Amino acid sequence: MAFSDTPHPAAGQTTTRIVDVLTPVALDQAFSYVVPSNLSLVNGDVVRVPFGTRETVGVVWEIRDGPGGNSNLKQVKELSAMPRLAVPLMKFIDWVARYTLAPRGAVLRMALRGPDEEQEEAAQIGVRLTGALPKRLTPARARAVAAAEGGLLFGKRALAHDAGVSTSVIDGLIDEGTLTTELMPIKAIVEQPDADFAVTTFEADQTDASAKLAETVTKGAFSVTLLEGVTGSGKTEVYFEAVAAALREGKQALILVPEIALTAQFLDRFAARFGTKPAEWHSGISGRKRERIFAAIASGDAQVVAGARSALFLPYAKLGLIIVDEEHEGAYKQDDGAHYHARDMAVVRGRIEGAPVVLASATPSLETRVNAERGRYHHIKLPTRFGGRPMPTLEPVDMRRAGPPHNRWLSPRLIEAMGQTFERGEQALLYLNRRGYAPLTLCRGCGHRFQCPNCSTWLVDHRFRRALVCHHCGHIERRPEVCPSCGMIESLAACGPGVERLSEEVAELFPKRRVLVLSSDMPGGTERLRREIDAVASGEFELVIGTQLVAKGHHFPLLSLVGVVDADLGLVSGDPRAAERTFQMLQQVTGRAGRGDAPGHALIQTYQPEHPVIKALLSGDSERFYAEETRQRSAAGLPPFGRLAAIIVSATDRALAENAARGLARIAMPPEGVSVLGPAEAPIAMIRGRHRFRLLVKSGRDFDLSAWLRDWMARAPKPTGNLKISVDVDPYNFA
DNA sequence: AGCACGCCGACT
DNA sequence: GTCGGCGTGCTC
Repeated sequence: MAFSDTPHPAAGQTTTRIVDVLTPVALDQAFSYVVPSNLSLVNGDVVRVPFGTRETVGVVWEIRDGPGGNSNLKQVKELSAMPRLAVPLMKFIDWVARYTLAPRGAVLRMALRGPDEEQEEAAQIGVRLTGALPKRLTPARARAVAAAEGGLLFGKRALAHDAGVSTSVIDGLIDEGTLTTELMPIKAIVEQPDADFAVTTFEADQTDASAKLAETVTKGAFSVTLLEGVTGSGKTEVYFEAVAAALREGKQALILVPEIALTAQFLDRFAARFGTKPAEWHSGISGRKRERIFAAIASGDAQVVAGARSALFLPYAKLGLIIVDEEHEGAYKQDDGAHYHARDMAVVRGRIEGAPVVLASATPSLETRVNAERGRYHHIKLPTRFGGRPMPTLEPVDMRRAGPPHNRWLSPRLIEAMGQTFERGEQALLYLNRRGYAPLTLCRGCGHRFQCPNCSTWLVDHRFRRALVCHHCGHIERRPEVCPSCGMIESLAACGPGVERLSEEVAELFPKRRVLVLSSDMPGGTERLRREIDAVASGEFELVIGTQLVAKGHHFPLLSLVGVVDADLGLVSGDPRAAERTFQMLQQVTGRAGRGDAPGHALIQTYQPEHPVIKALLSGDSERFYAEETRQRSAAGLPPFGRLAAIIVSATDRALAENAARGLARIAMPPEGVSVLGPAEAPIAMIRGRHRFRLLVKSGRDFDLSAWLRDWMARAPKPTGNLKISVDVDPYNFA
């Protein structure tokens, strides 16, 4: 009996195959099922299994032998039509789940969420003439027969439409034997990009860089390369050469972009190089299209995928390259539900798949820079603009001395420059990272300030919507006539500018000019936004007033002047990345100017021209800025010189969440070198009806924070009621 | 994450 | 008297 500690069935006794199946639900646990004798399964197979009262898909995570005979396990129902998950993808799912402390099922869900539901392939039926004529040839039938001439296969609906008859006429002809039915061949959802379609002519820098990138792809091993290229340096075209190399190797390439950057412009640039657009993947792709692209990615037919962060979890058949465009973008951080940073997970997937990763940016994040300096990443620089175009000239406007009059926001110097730009027939851009009309409303009588009842923020005046809005939780209320605190009439004053208020000022100054306000809260959603961005590029507007989103990789060839309305905005906040972000944002937005034929100019309105961020921007010395920022982060033990995590405590009841957060902070008992900061340190917010408080956890760089948190979460008291506790490893957004 | 069970409020 | 709100607990 003591010979073996593994249960081994006695001779003659039957054994059964048992599989551990991971289901795409928010559970970490896999469930065991008996495999029916007519099924032969391997790891990664997608199966249908009974699950509670319902049935669900799941993935075979492990196979083992179990004792035969009756067991209390349920049986696998059948093999699903979905493609099998490759081992590297399964490893990736396990890794991400472990690192982010998400249940494995929740991560699996992201990898299976291609098909909306596992609906049967709704095969399209085609019809073809048999030669036999119907007994009664009515006029409608005659038209249909004429339209079907040529012996080709026609879609039922298409034929009915061509002949000007209804589909019932076609059905009648099928019954008569005049038409036979066949399955329509499924039209390809993606076309094959051609690596040699239109080879770009490069200058020396670009040629070297693209050759180096292509080489990493040809080697076919994991590596990470930071591709740093100033705006207009041809960065995109350079990494396209890595994509071309992947195509030549017969491998797939994934280009991750921040969602908003997936514009017609980007796709057109790709098509100009490769002859066709890449497969597109983001939340807006739905239904049957989503399903088919998913299948094409799994089969390898889709050779290049351009997608938002969710594209990272797709089942690529032969992934040979991952590009993360605009790698510094905060939008790569997913915050709802699963908490992960797509850039970092891209590096992990590359490592597991044995594929090279390219991180591209004009303003790389400090994390990535440090990795490059430490030699963990290769570093390729494109220091000059393509075609010898000069960088825009930067000019500060000291608002203390040369600012506008009270309740005006544009300095005389900026107004003058705008006028000159319009005279020359060029475009100007005003950048102000503030949605709405005014960020704060107060009572001149008693000083009352309108604050969100749920969050630690002021309510923003939105004149277009005639309301006061919380930008955090969406709380909205009417702007009252009288002060709710002291009852004074007409005493409420809007403080500070938002893009709406700027457009009012501009309308007075330049009543004839065509102005577009671009902000993420404008009605019409992403689709309209993309159209408007394309309209700007084609010159339909003379002035664009915009928030952050105008700073992101769009190419506006007629834009020659950028006015930064308030460069100091964003320098004060509790965000440890505030300085870095402001610097990057200002570099990106001023870099928009002068990428066409006109030379670019940027005016920087600031009240603190001596601030290190502003000085570094004006001098163009980003190396010095980053060196100083790196030193400060290092001294403070902040990422990447230390690790951060957030424990998020949420409940629909505010007091419940707050008390729980305090309680957890008290019992935290962190080991040496780890500190837990209480809920008072972080701003509170309400998200989707739940009040959330955060505990910040700090540790040294080499500490396994995920492991400690897992252990800690396991020991922490189980949340009761509607209280929820989740963890955000490597939090990014501190607003 | 679903889905059922279960225990309290306002309607045909 | 039922319909239905969402709290709680379970899924091999």
